[in-house]
Amino acid sequence: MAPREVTKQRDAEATKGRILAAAKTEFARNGFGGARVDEIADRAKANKRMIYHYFGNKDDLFQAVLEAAYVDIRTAEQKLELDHLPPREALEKLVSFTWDYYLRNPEFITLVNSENLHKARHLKKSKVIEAISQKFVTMVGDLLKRGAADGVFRPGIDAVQLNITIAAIGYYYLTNRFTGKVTFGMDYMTPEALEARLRFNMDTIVRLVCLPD
Amino acid sequence: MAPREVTKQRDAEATKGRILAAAKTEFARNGFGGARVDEIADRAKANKRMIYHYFGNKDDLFQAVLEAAYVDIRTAEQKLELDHLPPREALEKLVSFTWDYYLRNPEFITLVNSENLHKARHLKKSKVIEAISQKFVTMVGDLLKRGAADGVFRPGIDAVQLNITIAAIGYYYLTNRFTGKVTFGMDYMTPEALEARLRFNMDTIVRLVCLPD
Amino acid sequence: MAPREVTKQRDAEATKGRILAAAKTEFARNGFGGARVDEIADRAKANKRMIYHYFGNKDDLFQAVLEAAYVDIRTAEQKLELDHLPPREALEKLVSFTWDYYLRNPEFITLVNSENLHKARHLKKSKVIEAISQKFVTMVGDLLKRGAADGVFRPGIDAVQLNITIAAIGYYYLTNRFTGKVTFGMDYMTPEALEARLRFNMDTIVRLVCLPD
Amino acid sequence: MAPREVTKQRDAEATKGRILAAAKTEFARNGFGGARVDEIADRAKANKRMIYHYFGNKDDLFQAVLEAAYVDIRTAEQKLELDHLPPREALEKLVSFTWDYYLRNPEFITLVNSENLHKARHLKKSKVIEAISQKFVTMVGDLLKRGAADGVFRPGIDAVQLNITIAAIGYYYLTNRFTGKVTFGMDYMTPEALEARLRFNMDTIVRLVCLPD
DNA sequence: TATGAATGAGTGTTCATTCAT
DNA sequence: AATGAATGAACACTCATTCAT
Repeated sequence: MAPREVTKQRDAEATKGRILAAAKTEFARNGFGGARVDEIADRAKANKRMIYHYFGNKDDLFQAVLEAAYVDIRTAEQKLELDHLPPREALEKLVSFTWDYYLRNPEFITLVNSENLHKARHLKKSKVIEAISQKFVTMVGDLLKRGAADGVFRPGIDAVQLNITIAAIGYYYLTNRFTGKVTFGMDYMTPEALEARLRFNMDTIVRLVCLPD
Repeated sequence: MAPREVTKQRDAEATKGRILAAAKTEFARNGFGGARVDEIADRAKANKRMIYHYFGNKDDLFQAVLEAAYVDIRTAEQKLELDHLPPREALEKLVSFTWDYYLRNPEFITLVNSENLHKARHLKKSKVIEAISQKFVTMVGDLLKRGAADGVFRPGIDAVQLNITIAAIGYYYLTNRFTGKVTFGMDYMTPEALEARLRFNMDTIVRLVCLPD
Repeated sequence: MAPREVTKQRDAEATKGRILAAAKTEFARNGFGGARVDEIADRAKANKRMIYHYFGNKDDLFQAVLEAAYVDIRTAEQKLELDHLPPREALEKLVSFTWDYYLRNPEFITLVNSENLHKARHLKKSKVIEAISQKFVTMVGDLLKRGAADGVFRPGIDAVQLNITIAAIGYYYLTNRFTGKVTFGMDYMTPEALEARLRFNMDTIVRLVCLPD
Repeated sequence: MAPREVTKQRDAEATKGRILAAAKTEFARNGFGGARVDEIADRAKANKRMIYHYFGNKDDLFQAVLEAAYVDIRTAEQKLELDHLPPREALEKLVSFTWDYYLRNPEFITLVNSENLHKARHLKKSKVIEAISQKFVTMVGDLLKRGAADGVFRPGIDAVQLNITIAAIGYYYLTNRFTGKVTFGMDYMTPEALEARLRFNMDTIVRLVCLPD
């Protein structure tokens, strides 16, 4: 009996996981409204009924996907251990990390875009997001204080504004690359273009934050 | 007789205009996929049939809305006459303008987001967008050259990268304000917050572009 | 004044004629239900409103087209002057004529098919069709009598049945040529195929009607 | 347990079957274009969504109906076992059968008419139709050879042409009975009329094919 | 736990017809 | 006589969700 139940449980978890992964892909690809529950079920190789069984409805499923995405990025950020590095290196590491994370998790930005189109109505209901995000702000705030105290950062820089800017210059480049290609005629995704953008962004942030030597 | 013809003409043009305006609102509010043709017709006080008569279908209507939006911003940019100002003032004017434009035309960023979700498939079909966008890049490129020649700008700054960054730091702040409010607990849209953001962005760009005096 | 009215009148007749011709093409191509009033107006280079002005509505327009088609074939049949020919030659002329008429007026069979799908509801309302059709039956009936009296036709052949058969063997071949091509893999419309069919049909009718010499 | 599964299975099959039957009726009555998917669903006592679930779309549903119709007639023809009968009897059986089939399956001819209006675009996509039709041609061809060898049929008669004619003289009579009633003022469907037509057709074919004794 | 059949409200789109000039 | 704008009903098709097993 016991092993059977374990198996069942494991299967259940696996099904749930497959659904979540499939939903992430589908929501990222088509937005919340454009995503199809059928497609998610197909991709997850699960019965559609299972989605409703495990997640309630499409909105709740989206919320689960979004929460997982936020937890993932916030967790990764916490692992940076910026306080072990000299301020400027820590800042550069943060910029690189943010850029790389967006590049390696392209679903993240589309999910966030879709959620903003819906005025964050799913995220609002989440209990965990705010707390883990605050930790991140604190982390960057601590870094800024330390850098200022060390005389390498300009004093008085707002952590939230800086966070927004670091995110913005990477996020916008990636999310708007399709219209950008039409308007500016440039391929945003070649290795050279990506490297050039990271350099430009690094420069932007360093000049904003660091004092000249 | 003449006024009659004028009225007639005006009615057709007026209807077309009302449809376009209603479509802009609806598409901006719900994205391309989430927008409802019925809703557009209602809002435009027009018969749904008229939409298809004047614009073909939903895709073509979206394309028309998007084109008009791009033409509008690019036209406004051309009116800035940056070449009549000293380089630094011109740069600051460009940053302010971009920020103000997004604030006063909140539909623009949602339309562009939606279009990027669809990989710019509507914009690609447009004939005019690329040309007018190139003029804008040239304008900024000329400014950068002039500023460098005058010894007030750092030389070698890429016009496209700068454009992207100027847009990014305003655009991202506004489009992601809903998830931002949840994660950072901050109201992005109070007058004080808006003013603070503009100041931060101005600082970011000036430090990036200008040489220290 | 007078010439102007004449011009107007002529234009009116011309417009009516163009509408009728366009309607014939459109109805023949797509059937009554599949035909589009817009398409008819476009093809006739007339305003849609004119169709309603001259013909009332789509049903009445179809009726007008159908009547004209029947009048045309019946008129052509009357011109055959079968009574001027020896019976067998007259019979062969009738078979040839029917075949040629269908070939040269492919709209006719599609219009008739469509009308039969609608259980002849338009034709029923027509006042003239029955009368002119009766004349045709009489013509064939007279021929059969004459041929029998001359000892070259079998006596007792029913004129209506013969008419139906003469029509059937040509009409069916042409109207069902598309499914026929799929089922029998044969191209029905090459010159050779058409000639072979006419020969086969002629043989069929002659063997049915004529006595062996 | 077993019966439950059977029931389940039967329900799906039954629904599919009801949809197919309802579609056949509706398409035959109104043609492809005039048929209403809603009406089919109502008549099948099925949800409209089921039609799309099982058959894809209206075109594919029509194709399914058409294929089934062709398979039905071709199957019935194969069961005639003409090779077990003397040639003339076999020929007469074929003529009778064709006539009876059209009479008992009036939908068949309307479906075929509609398909020809659309230039056989559905039938073209079918994989099975051509093969089973070829078998039928072969069957008639064999009969003609046998009859000629036995000295009761005229030699050199083309099987396809004969098939077309046998079909034509029955099919045309039935499909054009509505316009025929208006033009010839005759009721095509009384038992006497039907019997007379069969006799006339039999006579036509026998005189065409058989040698005089 | 899992499944496939079923549903009703809604999608974008099309149509014959009428209105206003 | 002629036009082009306007309409409402209907159309094929889709969707998230629930039912029955």
